[in-house]
Amino acid sequence: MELSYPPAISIEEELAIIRRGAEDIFPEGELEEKVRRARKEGRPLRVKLGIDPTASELHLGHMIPIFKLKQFQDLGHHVILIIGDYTATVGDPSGRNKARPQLSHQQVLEYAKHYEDQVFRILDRERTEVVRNGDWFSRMSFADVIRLLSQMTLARMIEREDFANRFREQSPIGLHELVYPLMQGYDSCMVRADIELGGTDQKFNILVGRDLQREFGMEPQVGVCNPVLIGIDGREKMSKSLGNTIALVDPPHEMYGKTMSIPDHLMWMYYELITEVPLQEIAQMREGIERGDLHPKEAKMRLAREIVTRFYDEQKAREAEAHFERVIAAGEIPEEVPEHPLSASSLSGGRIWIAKLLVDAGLAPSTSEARRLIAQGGVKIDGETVRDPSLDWEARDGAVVQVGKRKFARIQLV
RNA sequence: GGAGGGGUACCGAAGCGGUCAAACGGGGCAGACUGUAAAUCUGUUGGCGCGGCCUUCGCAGGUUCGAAUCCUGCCCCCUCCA
Repeated sequence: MELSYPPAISIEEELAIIRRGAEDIFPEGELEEKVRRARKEGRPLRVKLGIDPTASELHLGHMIPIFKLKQFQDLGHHVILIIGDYTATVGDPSGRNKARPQLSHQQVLEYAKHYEDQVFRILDRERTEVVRNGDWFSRMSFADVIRLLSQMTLARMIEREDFANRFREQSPIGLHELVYPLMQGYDSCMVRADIELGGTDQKFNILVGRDLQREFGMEPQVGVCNPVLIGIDGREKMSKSLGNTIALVDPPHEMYGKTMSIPDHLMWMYYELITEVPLQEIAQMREGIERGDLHPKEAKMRLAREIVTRFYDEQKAREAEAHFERVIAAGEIPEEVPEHPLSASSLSGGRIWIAKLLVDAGLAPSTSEARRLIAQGGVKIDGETVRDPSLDWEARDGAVVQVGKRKFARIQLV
């Protein structure tokens, strides 16, 4: 369906939605001006988000600007998703402390497919313009590239904090990395963006876009930057390599559980950036906790429900919550436990070495690790703690082996 | 092209002929306490049916009874000069 613009809300309300969770908007004044003009002319803004398909596994952090794009979409603006099939092969140096490995174009296209699948769990596919920047970059001649490069100076480039850091820390900086911001800026020109979204780490690149647009005789875009999402460890930015993510492929109970494990202080960032709970309500919860008449756990449970609902549905969220209360809060065995088939041939005298069993069932990465877990009291069979790392366990059909608080396997004799 | 510094386990960082599977810190994991929060405390953190054995200190050789440590070649990173 086609939404008309402007929406039936005041400009103040519209701006409030745009500003939600935005850490940096630049130049602030131009945003309002653009929105005002758009409303007056009944012409929606062109809002651009470029994504580089460089990750095999997407997580909530990747979705933050997508949520923002969704808000623009719901307001009736024209949203443009640029699949950076070319920029991805270069690698965005923003915020990184080392060079990104370059990907093959083929690899990128595979990731792009996956990316789109995930993104359209949130965005309305019908109303999203999707383009690839290879469409224009693949056609540029070397002379075109030189012309583009001449728009930037080295001094300006190495002012950037991340480059400066890498320079100081004696970490390599590839020349191709210096080209990246220009490519991103060029994208803005090609789609005639009024607004570009991105994390705060994109600020420099977005500003380069403004410069290039001016060169091309266009009105410069406005940058709307969201903060970089902090991972579930509450310390560093969410990233797969740090293992602090909530992945989009995580099943509902996993998403729920991971959300429950975030530090309390992080709740508010998640509420604001990931959910659509009104800011006012969020503030009320916050006050409630400070006054002591709302338990932080309650607020976090709601957050977990909101997040699961956003990626799955309410039903799945309720199930995840039930699972959580049963397994984690009450310490019981979950309803559904992955089965681990145990064939007679892997037994001797009806027994199997416990460490071997843990490895086979995927509960421990090695027998050495399994021994450690046992020695430290982290392994249970049917609720009984196993103490002896060299135990030859007498296999029982239906027995539940547990490692730590949340890893289970049900033995199935076959 | 010249001079110099450097590559150690998940990360940072000691070690510079045996006592080194490698100090220390961070992170991770497990346990206690809890609300799968924070803070704190304890243990652990290459593999192997494990009081022992095997493979690790950029890569490949060599010296030695013995090498992360010494020598040679190679690869990679950084700084300064050009």
